[in-house]
Amino acid sequence: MGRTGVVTIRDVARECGYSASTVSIVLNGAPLSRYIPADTKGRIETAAKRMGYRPNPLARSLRSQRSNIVGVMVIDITDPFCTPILRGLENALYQASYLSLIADAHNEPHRFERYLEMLLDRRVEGLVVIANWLVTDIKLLADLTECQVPTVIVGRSFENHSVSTVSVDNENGASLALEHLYRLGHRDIAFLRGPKALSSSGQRWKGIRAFAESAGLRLDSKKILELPESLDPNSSFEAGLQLTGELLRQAKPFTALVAYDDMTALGALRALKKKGLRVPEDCSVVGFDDVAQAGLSVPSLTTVRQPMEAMGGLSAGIVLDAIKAMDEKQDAPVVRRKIPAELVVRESTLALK
Amino acid sequence: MGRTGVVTIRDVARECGYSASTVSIVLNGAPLSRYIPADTKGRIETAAKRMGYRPNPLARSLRSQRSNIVGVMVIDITDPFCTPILRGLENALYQASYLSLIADAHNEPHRFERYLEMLLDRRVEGLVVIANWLVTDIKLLADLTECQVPTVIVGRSFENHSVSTVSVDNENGASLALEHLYRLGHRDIAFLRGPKALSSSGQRWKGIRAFAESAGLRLDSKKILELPESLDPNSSFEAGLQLTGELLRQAKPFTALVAYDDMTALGALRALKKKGLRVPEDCSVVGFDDVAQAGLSVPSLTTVRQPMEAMGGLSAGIVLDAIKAMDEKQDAPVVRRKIPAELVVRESTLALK
DNA sequence: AGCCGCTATAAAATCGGTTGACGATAGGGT
DNA sequence: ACCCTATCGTCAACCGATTTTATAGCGGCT
Repeated sequence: MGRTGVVTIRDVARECGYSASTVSIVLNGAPLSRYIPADTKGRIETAAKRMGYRPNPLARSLRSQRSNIVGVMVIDITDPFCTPILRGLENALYQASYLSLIADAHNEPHRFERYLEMLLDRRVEGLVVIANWLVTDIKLLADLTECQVPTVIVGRSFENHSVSTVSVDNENGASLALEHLYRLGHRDIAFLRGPKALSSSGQRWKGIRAFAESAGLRLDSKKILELPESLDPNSSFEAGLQLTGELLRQAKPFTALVAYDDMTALGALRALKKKGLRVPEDCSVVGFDDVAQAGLSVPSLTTVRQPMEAMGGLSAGIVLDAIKAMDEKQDAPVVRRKIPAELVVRESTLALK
Repeated sequence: MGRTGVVTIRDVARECGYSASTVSIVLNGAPLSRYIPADTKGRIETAAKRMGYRPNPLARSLRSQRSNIVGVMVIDITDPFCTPILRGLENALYQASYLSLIADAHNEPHRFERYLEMLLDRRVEGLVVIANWLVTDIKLLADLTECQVPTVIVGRSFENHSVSTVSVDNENGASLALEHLYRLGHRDIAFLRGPKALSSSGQRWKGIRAFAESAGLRLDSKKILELPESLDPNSSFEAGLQLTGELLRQAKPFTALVAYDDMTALGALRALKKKGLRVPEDCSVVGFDDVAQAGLSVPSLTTVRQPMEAMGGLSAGIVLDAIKAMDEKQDAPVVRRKIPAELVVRESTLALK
């Protein structure tokens, strides 16, 4: 398997006494191989195998204008929300024998742009953007639609753009969270909303209001705080910690808290503990996302699960379909998949006594 | 920036009335460009810029036999230990304008091998393996040394192989953990050792014994349990949970617990809580690694920090050096860097009353 | 005999860029 | 007048494949 004396198609050709063209035609099962007799094929194939011939993907791509690569732009790979998506995505692409070229934008628009260029330079056949966060989106997306590469954005929905998206049903998910608490008997509920700039914040809040209305639950605006905008996904832990502290100082009592996401909820857990309150006995907490941490905390977090790995797989399917469509000259439709969220009940919520 | 009518070097040449060779020579500042007058250079450069010319990396790589890519094999990207390393690595490579081609082996040797092939096919100039876990290493490594690509393994040290490695000083780190507890007055200390198959387990244990001996601390073998072997990095949470439960049932009292890693420690935290024990008041806990979770748990975890991002950066430096060395025909030395670990004191440890 | 079609294979063009060898011109030294 | 060198560029080969077109032998048909 050594890469020392790399064997080319010409080496194989010389070895078995045919021309490079014939070897190529045979090994690829090209249309012309119809006319090549079986024993010739056999000779070529065994020679290729014996010599350990592996076609050079660079040369192949150059000629055929097909890289067999899908670009994956991860907005921030240290975000625990991203890795499971990446896993599902990469797995599906691997099955389809596509290589994924992963670029990590570090939450920086400039890096996003430079990596985007690099990916396009490398002639990726498709592009998946794992967008957790990143407020400054619109300008970047313009670039995306302009280039002729099939694109899917996963993890976030965009209303106004003609890009395929895969995202969770935030509205329904948030409803589920609130419904869960309501059924447990909670009526005094505090909320930590997401930052306004994120579209998911609005969607989740809509779900909250929808359920509250349908159940006749009054939302007390004094118990609703909003996370500050920030680029750092890990900042929401800090924010959850701070804002929960603030809620507690206000001395407006509440028996349950709905956090924007799991990180916020984990911050809340710490703030409650610091005040000497027990979770779930004194206060129930629910998060959103079901990142890996959620199951490991003490108490483990009741949360609304985004099926991240599945979402990654779905995105892969959509790009691959789009690539196939482009191959056949027809243009791929814009797909917008909204995945149902699922309530995961763990230890952090309890029925009100 | 559309990829529609991609402009080639010949387009640029035609546009400004020179040959493709000249354009190439000028744009790359090749040795021959010495003789090209400034105004010619100017014309060519402005034409290239105006037309938005971007050289095709595939063609360039094919000709120059240099891909400007470093392969990064991640044993398991969902392991929280891996992502910060990846971050540091990718960042350093990016600065050196190398693209990192990330492959996720999913902890499966077969996948490791297939991806390795793919990376080598793509003519990566160097290879970094982020090895957290993966017991079945030796066979795979054989492949690595055989191919002529400069390789670094980060996250784990190998005694017997001639590959460059970057790893933390496990022995000293574990000593630090035990010393910390000792100074806090703890004498009855339980241990959850790592699985034997991992070399880091042995190293950490050696550090434990070394400190115990130097301090005259007796280790009670009844309070020492060992994690089962497993491929899944997240399994150590479960194991920590189970084994701590076992320790508690034995009713051999202990006031502190040293866990193999943070995940194990988090499992221990849960088990202790379930038994109604408070951390750190009733029992101190220290972990190892300082993964992102460690700071977010309640109580936050005192742990021994591996400077993962820095380790990633270091690995990048080593491969890049090796690549440069190969360029200049001299062969790169094998580097074995052992990075000092650092104790991070948080909430989970407390002085014995 | 001449032509067609089928089989089996090779030659040549192409993808887009890099690079060593060479051509042409002009100026300087002897 | 002759050679040498410094400038300024171009030509053509090459990287390693794929693909279109060409070539040649042969059997059958008219």
